[in-house]
Amino acid sequence: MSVTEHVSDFTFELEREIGSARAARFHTPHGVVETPAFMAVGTLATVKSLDPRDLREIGCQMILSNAYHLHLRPGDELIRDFGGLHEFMRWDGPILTDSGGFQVFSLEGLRTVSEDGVEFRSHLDGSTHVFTPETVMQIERNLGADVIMQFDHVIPGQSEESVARDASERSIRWLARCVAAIDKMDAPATKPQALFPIVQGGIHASLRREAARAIRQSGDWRGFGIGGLSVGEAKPDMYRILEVVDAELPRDKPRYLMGVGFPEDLVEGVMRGVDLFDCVAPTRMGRNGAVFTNDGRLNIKRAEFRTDRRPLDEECDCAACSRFSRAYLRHLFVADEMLGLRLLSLHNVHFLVRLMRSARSAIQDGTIDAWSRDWLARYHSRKVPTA
RNA sequence: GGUGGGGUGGCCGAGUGGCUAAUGGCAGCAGACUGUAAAUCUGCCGGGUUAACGCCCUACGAAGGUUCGAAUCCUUCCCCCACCA
Repeated sequence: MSVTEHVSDFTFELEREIGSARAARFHTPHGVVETPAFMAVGTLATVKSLDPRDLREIGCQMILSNAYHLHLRPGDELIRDFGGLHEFMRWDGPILTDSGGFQVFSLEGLRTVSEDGVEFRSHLDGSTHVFTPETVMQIERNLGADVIMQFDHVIPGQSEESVARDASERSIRWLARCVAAIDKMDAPATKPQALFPIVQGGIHASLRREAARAIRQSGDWRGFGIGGLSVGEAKPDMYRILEVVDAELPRDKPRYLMGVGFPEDLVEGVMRGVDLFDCVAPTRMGRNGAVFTNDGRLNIKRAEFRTDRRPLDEECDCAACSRFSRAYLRHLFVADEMLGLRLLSLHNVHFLVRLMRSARSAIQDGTIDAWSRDWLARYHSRKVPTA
């Protein structure tokens, strides 16, 4: 099959645009995603500590998983034999799989990049695994996600232009190989999959422009990834690059800002034309005791919460906030009880999902400019409610 | 009563003449985390003063002694543990 064959399965139905911000409905074989939206990250076919039922209840519409990690364990062929990722992990909503491109960055000490692909030394047992655009497409086919990301070359955010150009141009060459690999497959996917290209180019506007244009002209894409951000560069650089990319990508397709992010980055991203986000922050930070609130972040382990009877966030109706006090949640963390990790993860994911739902409403109402300004002002004022 | 072992900073526990305000670990107090090698990592952690460097004080059961110098050596005492009687 080719990436252009199942257009109707991945239509992006724009509802309203206010400046760069948009509200839309993204159709996938496993349901519709109302955007802007935050996707929870389930690298190992699990959003750490959360049951798919929790995600449903929270209102999470789409989740992520990862080709590199699932290939190593338990193996993408095993997952294929179980009917694919949706069936294996019992999540029947839309799934997006990342290609392993991020691991080129995060596992820098364990891999070697060449034009052909990337040789990883497994972080689990040291064994060697070669990932190429071709093998990655096969892995992502086996996993069976709705949206599959191209294999790309991610570099640190502060990388100089020559390094960024090299990685960006390589990613574009790899994109063509991803398409060719899919076209060569014997049988069509059980359910259609949309391959998203990824715009790279570091913090260099000209590179980003070139990459976006080259990608845009190279196919009829169902959506676009914006990668290589929130990897060490300064926030103003990230926002600036988003504006550059926003101007270059077609407005009638979804844009997915990969790996972002923190609450303020989601709002800033929405204002710059981003539709989809994902980030490990809500779950990882939740496991480490950090809590998102509308008044900034707080750390539940702090001594000041020892006797605090209030919920994490007075305005939140998640399963943690509607039942438990800060004092109790702090106790769970201090006592190293696993329920604490789970409840904070639940709250943080809920917070981001709800934040995007609010942004979406504000776009539909036409009040997004004021909403975002007010929300950011309050969040940055960091008057975190304390005891 | 005898013999042996031991008493170190909130706790556990190294150290056996100067590099020791004293290794580690825990507890405590803060901070970080952005397509997850993460329920992880980092910093502080006797008191006073200082922006900091530093300076001063107190401290290795107690008291005394040896020494230029002691948590470390000697003497006496107190307490704990084991075994013997």
